Amino acid sequence: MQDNLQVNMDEFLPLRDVVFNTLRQAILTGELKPGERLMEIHLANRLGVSRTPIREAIRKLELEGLVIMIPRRGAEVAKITEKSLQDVLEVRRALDALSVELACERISEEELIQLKNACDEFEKATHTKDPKKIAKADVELHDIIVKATGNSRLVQMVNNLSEQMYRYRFEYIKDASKHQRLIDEHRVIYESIRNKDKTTASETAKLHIDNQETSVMEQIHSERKIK
Amino acid sequence: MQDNLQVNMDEFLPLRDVVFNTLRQAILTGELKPGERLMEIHLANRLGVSRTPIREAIRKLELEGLVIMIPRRGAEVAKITEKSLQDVLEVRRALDALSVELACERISEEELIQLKNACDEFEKATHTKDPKKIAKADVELHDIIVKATGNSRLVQMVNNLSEQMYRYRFEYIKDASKHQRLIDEHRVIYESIRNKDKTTASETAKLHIDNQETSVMEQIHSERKIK
DNA sequence: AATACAATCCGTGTATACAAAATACACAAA
DNA sequence: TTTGTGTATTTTGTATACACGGATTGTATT
Repeated sequence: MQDNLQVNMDEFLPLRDVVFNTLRQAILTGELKPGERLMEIHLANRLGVSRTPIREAIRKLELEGLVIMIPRRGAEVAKITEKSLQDVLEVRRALDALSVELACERISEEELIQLKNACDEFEKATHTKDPKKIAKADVELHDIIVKATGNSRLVQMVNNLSEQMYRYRFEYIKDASKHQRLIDEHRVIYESIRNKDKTTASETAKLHIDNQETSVMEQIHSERKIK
Repeated sequence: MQDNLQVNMDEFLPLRDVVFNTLRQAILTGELKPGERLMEIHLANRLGVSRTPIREAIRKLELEGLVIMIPRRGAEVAKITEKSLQDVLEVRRALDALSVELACERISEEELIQLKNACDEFEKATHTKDPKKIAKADVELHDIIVKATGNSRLVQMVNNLSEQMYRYRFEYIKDASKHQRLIDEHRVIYESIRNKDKTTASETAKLHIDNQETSVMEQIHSERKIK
C-alpha cells in the first residue's frame, strides 16, 4: 500500500463515513490489494484518526463483502475469485434485466430525454479515449435506467454489485475495439425502453452483461498468465 | 422494549457479533419497533457490555438497512413503509425466479431428494398449525433451492431480502386458508425443477411471491385500520 | 400568558487505556 | 539442523474518558 491514501476532509461527515468511503475506494481501485491485511493502528495513523472510526468503517466493509474478518486476527481485503465474479455477474444480469423491464413501465418523459442524452454523451466519451470519462458516462447512463425503476432497493443492490466489478470494468472499458458494440447496445436499450418493448430491452441488457462477463474472464485469465 | 432482550452467551463469538445477532433478531421479530431509538448506553447496560460492541453492531445493521442513522442523534429502527416492502418484493420476485431457473440447471440428485422431503415436511408442518414450525419448514425448503444454485452471492442477497419480510411473512403463514395453495405451489416448483422446466418453475416462483405480496399488503392495510 | 434566552442535561462522536490472544523471535536441547 | 519452549511484541477486543452538539427545561421579560 502506498502512502497516497488520504482522508478527504472536504466532506462534512462523521469520520467513520469518511474512512469507510476512503477504504472502499482504495479497495475498489486496487490500491489496497486482495489479501492485504487491514491493521487498525496503521490505518489510524495513516489517516490521522483514532482506531474507533477505522473499526466502524471495517464493520461496514465486512457486511458489504469487501473485507473478510478472521477472528482474533483482524480484517483483510477480500480475495476476488473467478467464481465470485461469475456469481456477481449472474445476479447482476437478472437485476439489470429487471431494471430495464421496470423502466419500460415507469420511465418519465424527462428521464427518457436524459437517457437519450446519456447515450450521446457516452458515444462522445468514447471518442476522447479517456477511460475515466468513458466509465463515468457509462455509470451515468446505467444510473438513469435503474433510477427510472423508482425502486430504491434495486438501485442500492445494483450499485453494490457494480462496485464489486469496478476494477475489471475499468480495464474492459479501455478496450477501444469494444466501443462501437457498447454504443449500439446502449442505443438498442434506449429505443426499446422508449417503445416499451420489454422483451428486446431485457434481452439486450442481458447481452450487455454477457459481453462484460466474457471480457472480464478473458482479462483474469491473461492476468494469471502474466503472474 | 421489554427486558427479555438478552445476549446469548452460548456462542463463542466477538461481542459485536453477538450484539448484532441479538439486535437483528429483536428488530425482525418486532421486539424493537420501527422508529424506536437505539441508545447506545441503554443497550449497553441492558446487554451488559460496553458501548463499543453496540456501536459496531449498529454499523452493520445500518448497512443492512434495518436501522437508519440520524446525524448527531444516533440510530433508530428503520420504518417499514408499504413502498419499501413492495420494492423488496419486486427484487425478490426476480431473484426467486432466477434461483429456480438456475436450480433447474444445477441441482444435484441429493438436493432434489432433500427438496422433495422439504415439500413433505412443509405439508406435515401445516397440519400441526404451529406457525413457527410452518415458517421453519418454509424457510428450509426455499433455502434448499437457492443453495442449489451454487451462487453464494445470490444466497446472501435472497436471505437479506427475506429478512425484511420476516414479521409479515410470519402472519401470512398463520393463515390456514392459504396453506393448501402453498403446498401445491411448492409441489409444482419441485416437479418443474425435477423436469428442468425453467419456464414453469420461474412462473410459479413469481406467482408464489405475488401471493405473498397480496397477503402482506392486505395485512398492512388492516393493521392501519386497527390503529 | 407567551416568548426569548440561558443553563443544564443527555447522547453521540472520537480518542485512549487496558486486557487477552496470537504471532514472532530467540535460545536451548536433541 | 531441527524442534521445542519461553518471552517479547504486536494486534485485536473491550471498556472508559472526554468533548461537542442538540434538546430540554426553567426563568425572566414583555
